[in-house]
Formats: sequence, C-alpha cells, structure tokens
Amino acid sequence: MLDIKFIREHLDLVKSKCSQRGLKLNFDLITKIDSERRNLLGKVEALKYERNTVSDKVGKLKREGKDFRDEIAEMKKVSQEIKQLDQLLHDNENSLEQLLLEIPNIPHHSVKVGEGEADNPEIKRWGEIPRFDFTPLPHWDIGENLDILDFARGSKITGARFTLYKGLGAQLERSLINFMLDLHTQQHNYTEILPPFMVNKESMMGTGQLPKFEEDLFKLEDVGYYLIPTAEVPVTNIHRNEIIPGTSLPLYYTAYTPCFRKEAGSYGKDTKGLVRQHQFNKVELVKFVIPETSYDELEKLLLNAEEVLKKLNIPYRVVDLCMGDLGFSSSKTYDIEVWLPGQNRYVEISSCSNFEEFQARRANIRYRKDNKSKTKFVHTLNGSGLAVGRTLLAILENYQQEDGSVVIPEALRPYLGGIERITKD
RNA sequence: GGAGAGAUGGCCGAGCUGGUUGAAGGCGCUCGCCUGCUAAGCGAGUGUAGGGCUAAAACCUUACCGGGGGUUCGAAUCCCCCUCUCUCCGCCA
Repeated sequence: MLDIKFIREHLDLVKSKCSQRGLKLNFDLITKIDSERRNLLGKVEALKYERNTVSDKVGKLKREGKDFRDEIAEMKKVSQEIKQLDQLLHDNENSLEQLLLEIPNIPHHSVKVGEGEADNPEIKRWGEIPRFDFTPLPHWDIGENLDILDFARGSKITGARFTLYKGLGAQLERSLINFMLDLHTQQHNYTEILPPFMVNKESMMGTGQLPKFEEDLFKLEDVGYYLIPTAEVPVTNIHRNEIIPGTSLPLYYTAYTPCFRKEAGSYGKDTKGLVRQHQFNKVELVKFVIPETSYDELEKLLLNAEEVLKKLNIPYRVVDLCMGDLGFSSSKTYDIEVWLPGQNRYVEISSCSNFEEFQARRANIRYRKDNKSKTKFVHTLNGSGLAVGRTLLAILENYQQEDGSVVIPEALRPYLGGIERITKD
C-alpha cells in the first residue's frame, strides 16, 4: 500500500508509474475522497473537543453538587452531530482504503519501461548449455520412462495439474528441499521456519494477495482460511503488527512449504509436465531489512538463490523485470530462468523482489533504530530459493543421458545415499 | 465439541460500584547528579497513529486499554457480537 500523503504530494509520479505498468486508476476520485476526509476530520474533531471539555465540566459540577442539566441537554445535540459525521467519516475512510489497496507499488527508478515478458532485459547468464548427441526429451517423457513421475494418476487422484512422484522421483524432490535448506541455513545465514500452510485473510492482505487476486487462491470456505500460494505469505506475516528492534535487523528467514495456486488465467499454458501445477514445493527466502540497505540486500538475495543452481551446475540466466511484467507489490524483481534442453527454452525458477515498504505498510511491520528514534516501516524482500519441482525437472532435462537414465548432480548425491544415476530399473 | 477464566503501554501489573487515568506501582530504557572494589542510590524523562499550524520544530487537537458494534452528556470501566490465550472434560495424529 502506498502512503496517502505520498500520493497527495507526488501525484504526477504515481500516475505516470501506474500507467507505465499498464494500469488506469481513478486518481481524481482518490484525491477527492482524501480531501473530503480531511475536511470531515477537522469538523468532527472540533465537536469532539467541545464534547470532551463540557463532559469534564459536567463531572466537576456533579462532584460539587451543582446543576448540570443545561450542559447535558446541549451535549446531547453535539453528540448526535458527532455520530452522523463519524458515520460519514467511517464510510469515507473505508472507500479510500479500498482504493488504496488496489494501487500497485511504485517501481524502482532502474526498472525499464516495457509491456511484458519479451521486454525484460537479460542481465546475466551462467553455465554451459549442454550439447546432446541425441534429441533431448522433455522431462515428462523422462519421468514417465523412469517411472518416477506419474501424471495420469495424479489427475486420477485429484485432477488436472496434480502429479504423483514415485520412488527416486519422490526422493529426489525431498533431497532437493533438504539441500536447499541446508545451503541457506548453513552458508547464507538464514533461520529456518516451518510455517502454517493455511493463513487468514489479514495475512493475505498484508503481503498483497488480497483483495485483488482472490481468484488465484484456494480458499477453505467453512473456516475462511486460504491455502498459501507461497511461503512469502506466512513468513512475512511473522512480524505483522510488530515493532522490530533495530538491533535485530536484518532478519533472514528461509522456509520450505508446498504452494497452492489456482493458476487462473493460464488455461492451455504449460499443460504438460511439472512446470505449472496447482500444488508445488518451494524453498523461500524472506528478509526484513532497514530501508537504506534494501537494494544491496536484493543483490545478495539474488546471489543466494543463484548459488543453488551453481552448486547443481544447471545453466541459467537472470532477467530484470520491466514495468509491464513487474508484480503488483514489487518495486523491483529479478527472475532467474533455467535452461530446459528438452523444451529448448528458459523457464522461471526464482523470482527475487524488493517490496520496499509496500508490504510493511499493509502489514504494519515497523522497526525502531534505537531507543530514541521514531518507528519506521521496514523493507521486505523475498525470493524463491528455489522452486523445487522446477529444479527437479531442470535436472531431468539437463542431466539426461542417451540411454534414458539421468545422472544425479554431485552436490545432491550425499542427500540420496550416494546414488549417482537414476536408471530404468 | 462441553464448562470455566482471561486479553491493559517495550515487559510485569493495578484500575473494572462510569467523570482530574494516556492510564497507579514496578521492571526496562534515555539523560543528569552523587558515589566509586565488580554494585547501588537520587532526580527528570520515556507509547502509537491521524489531522491542523509550521521552513522545520514547538504547539493545538482527535483516536487508541484484543477487534467490531451499542448504552450514556461522558466508557479501560456497563451491554452485545467476534477473535485469540489459558485451565478442566471429551475426541484425536
């Protein structure tokens, strides 16, 4: 959420950034409601001041045993008026709040203008794209041939976009989770979290999934909870409505969770294989930092995520999302994309973002530098470190052999009892 | 699921027969003083958010005692609803 004061004072900037994101918002209405609000506030507060003053006087008169009927009669009228104005103010503030919740974050000045995916500047590439003496297969064929992925039964058990992992497939997924968590906790200094996989509405509001993106979420109607679409939600909300002591910042958290997404609006896209599922595993990285350092922290976060692919020796590139592709809550986002030889394309495997104070303001996460300073909003960041299912499929496609087997990346072997290769039997 | 108890400032904890309580007392913290063998004592200060005024402060003002409504001239205190926590019983991985 943006600060209404900021919008008021930087209206042109906010307008132009929104339109560069491809959004049309009614800022005239916002401005109008805001000035009405301040007007009402002034009126009602003056009346409340009067009421408070006279009520004090009534108390005094009562103690002195004097008559106070006139005062009460008069205040009765004032109270009626306050009640009416308070109602108006309340409605006004609700509408303003609704409008503000729909305004996206302001992109960082380094974010390039562009309309979509195709316009994202590529900022680096790492690793060597493997050459094959045979035609590399997509992972769904590899997985089915090795009997480690079963898409048909996943659909039978639940429905489309659910997959059954089996044998070494299931173990490989589990080993990747452990490998990533160990890397981030032992070498990158993150604290491991195992959060709830369902959250309430307030938490979804806090990170920006609600109210705008309800159609992407799975909801449990009877209790009103939502299945998390990413660990970002429960982990960022750890500190909702808290004031964090400046001395404990920055905070680094990492969490493995399954993620649940309806993938509304992506019908017909990636219908085969593991790329786009309603349920997938992810190891997430979340940071709470002081504002001055947040862009340095973003670079470090990106490196921490990249490190997983470097250790696994899987080629990838990094793109800097342009205005049109940038997420609603984000100020700046780097996507890491892995190379998939079986499909001859890059696919996103991590998204690392700085939200600046956008989420912190919504979730009311503040910090106090020291005892003397005022509270300020923290900056929050997060990134996948990494999407586990997509990492698995990247291994299958990049490490596939002509005989249909798949070599296990060396870094992962200790997590799989030393196995070097997945073969047909 | 049944019965009961509770939710107050950074923390602990009074107030809850409605009116000098933004909130006693203690702890913590900040500044100052005193004294100086690891410590203590004394004094002052110490919430958050919004609005107005301002170059900025100072200042004025409103709201906030889990959340939301209500009663009242006036609510931390009374009433209703909700959420959460704790204890006991039941069920259960």
